[in-house]
Amino acid sequence: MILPVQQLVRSRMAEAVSRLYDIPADDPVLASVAVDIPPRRALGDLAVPLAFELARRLRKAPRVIAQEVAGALGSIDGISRIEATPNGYLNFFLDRPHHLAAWLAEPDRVPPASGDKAIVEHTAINPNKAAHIGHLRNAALGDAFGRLLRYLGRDVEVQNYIDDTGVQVADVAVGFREIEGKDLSAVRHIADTTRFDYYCWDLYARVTDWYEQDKERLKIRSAALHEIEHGGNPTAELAAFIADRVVRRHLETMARLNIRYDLLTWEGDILRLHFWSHAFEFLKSTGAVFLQTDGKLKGCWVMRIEEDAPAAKDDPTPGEPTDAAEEEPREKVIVRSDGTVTYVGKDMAYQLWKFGLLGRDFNYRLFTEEDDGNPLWSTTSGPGAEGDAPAFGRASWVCNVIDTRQSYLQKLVKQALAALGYHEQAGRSIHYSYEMVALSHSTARELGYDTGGEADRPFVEVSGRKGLGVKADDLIDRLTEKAAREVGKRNPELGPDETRRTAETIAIAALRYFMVKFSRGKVIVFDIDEALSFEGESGPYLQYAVVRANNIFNKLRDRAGLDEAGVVALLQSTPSDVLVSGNEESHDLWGLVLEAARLDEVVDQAVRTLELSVLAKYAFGLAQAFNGFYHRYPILNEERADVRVWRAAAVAMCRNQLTRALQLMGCTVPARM
RNA sequence: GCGCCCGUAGCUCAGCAGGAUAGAGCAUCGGUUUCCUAAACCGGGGGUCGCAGGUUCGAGACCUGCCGGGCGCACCA
Repeated sequence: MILPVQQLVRSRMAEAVSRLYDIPADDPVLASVAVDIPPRRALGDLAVPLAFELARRLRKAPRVIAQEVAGALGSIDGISRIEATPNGYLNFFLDRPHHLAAWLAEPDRVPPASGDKAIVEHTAINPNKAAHIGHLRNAALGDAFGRLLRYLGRDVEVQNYIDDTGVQVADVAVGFREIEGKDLSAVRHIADTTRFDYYCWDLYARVTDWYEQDKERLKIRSAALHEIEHGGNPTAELAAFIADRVVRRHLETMARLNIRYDLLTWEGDILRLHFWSHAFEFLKSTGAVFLQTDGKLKGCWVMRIEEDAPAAKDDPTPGEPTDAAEEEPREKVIVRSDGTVTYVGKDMAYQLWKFGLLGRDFNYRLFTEEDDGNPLWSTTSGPGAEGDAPAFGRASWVCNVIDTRQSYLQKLVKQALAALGYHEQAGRSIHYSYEMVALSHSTARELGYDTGGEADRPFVEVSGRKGLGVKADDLIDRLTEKAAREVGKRNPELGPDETRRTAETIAIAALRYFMVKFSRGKVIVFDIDEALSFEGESGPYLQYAVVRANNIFNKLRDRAGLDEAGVVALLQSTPSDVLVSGNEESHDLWGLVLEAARLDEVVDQAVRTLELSVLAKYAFGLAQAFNGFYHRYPILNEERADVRVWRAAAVAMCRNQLTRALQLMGCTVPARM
């Protein structure tokens, strides 16, 4: 939509300025020409403040430069007028009827480009307990990010990493075995007859407590971890069972939120297929990882942590020893003294595989056939489905959605790539980091947690280990119940199934919008009442705007036999005075269309900055603009036929773009609400 | 101690790659339904953009320092 227009203006500006003032085209000032949007439509549709930047260099007033450039630009396709403002902006006015018609005719999506694949890894919940709101933020961001990349025409592979051989799964296995005295068949019975992830949630908290009571018991954990890593024993089988069943529950939870994956990557397969030992050899041979023979890490294979070069290095104070020289170099354990591998080690091997640098591949099996008909594949170390599986891995760009508390580990993974000489891939390893979700005191109390001990803290941190948190399914259930009550109130004629389906759609939008509307660097202090709100800046607000817009078209079809294509066909022959006259009404109408056209620009920005909240805010602003328009300008009841057609076209723009924006956030629009 | 993040209205947050008059939601006060769904709309009140310097034609945004808060610096992930 608007992006190509901006790019055209950008390049024509650069060209004109280059010619006019003899500035080379690759000069920084021309390489990235800023294109803004003027505050009011009467001022124009695109604004370029380039004259300000050139003023000093050319020793000319911005106003003069703007005028000269305007004269040199000539005519530009789709631009009806170019105006230099008295203060020095260069404002561009778009050909309104032309663009509105063209945008409505544009296909839904950019055709998928061939070539470079991006891998997005997200969710990655330890498969030993139910998913909670913290995981929801990860999955909501990761899933939406993948959708945005696809919208921009990128080839995307979404992976969910399953840490089935880590401490957390081991803990629950120990809990079943030691605290509950249960073997695999007994646990299987529990899994078949309970909400298993909830059961494990409680058990995990009990195990944590059980370790606290007697630290000696940590030796049991260590032994279990060993058994799991080696395999072929009852504890490993139990752990594998727990992980498999809990993962299936996570997938169900995520499916409720329209979140799906292409591939599940199991950490156990990384071990069994010797990915780790392979990567380990690489890392040892370069010296990046070495055996520590001294100090408290004696017997561990460690990696030295590169500190960021201190800025003061250029200007060392003479005669004073730097602190760095006195400090012990920091080291991170990759292989523990008991011989087991830490998570980072396995993640390094995984990262190498993602880029196709490991020289080995997984086997693949079909994990489930999902509701939408798309297969979900899984890695396996057993026999794979030869030839049937798509080509996984070998990406040119890797994005790991992991919360900011793991920045340090992600840095190490990147550092490992660089240490092996893969600097380019290290540069294309993106850590999509975001802040944690915590609980407000009132919500924590409502859940029955005593927060007295941390009354002075601004929030209560979620802890799976302590069983402290809001479970994802509980939250979705509550949202759905509330939405169902509201739907029932407003649409009593709807049957129970339809009411339920509508309520679920609304609940999902409420939740997913809530998870992306905050910028990623901000801690979300989760408050249940705030999350349950369907008014104001919320997902349902967006849906409601689209429902209204769709309704206009439903009625237009019923009353006048006119659908969107019919409206578009009429545009050519309809006088466009209402759109171009320059009065307030024309600016309101066009302003709405122009705002709706900005989706691609916003998506581009969101991807560039890894900041999805800009999409959420944009969609909300567009819905607000639509609602304002809706109240002010009637469509169905408008008597002037030409005005009715152009207004309907604007409504079509809005609902199409808002529907797409919601889709990008994983939300759909109900028929009514 | 070191590193990263945050500080804008009573509360929760936007403010894009410096640009035109600092915005939104909630809360609060007042108004709008014989009219396309009031989950909506319109209006009022509410701001030393943490503090101090600096860069710039122009700073909420960039730089430096300070203050306040959070997170990380595990043989957990």
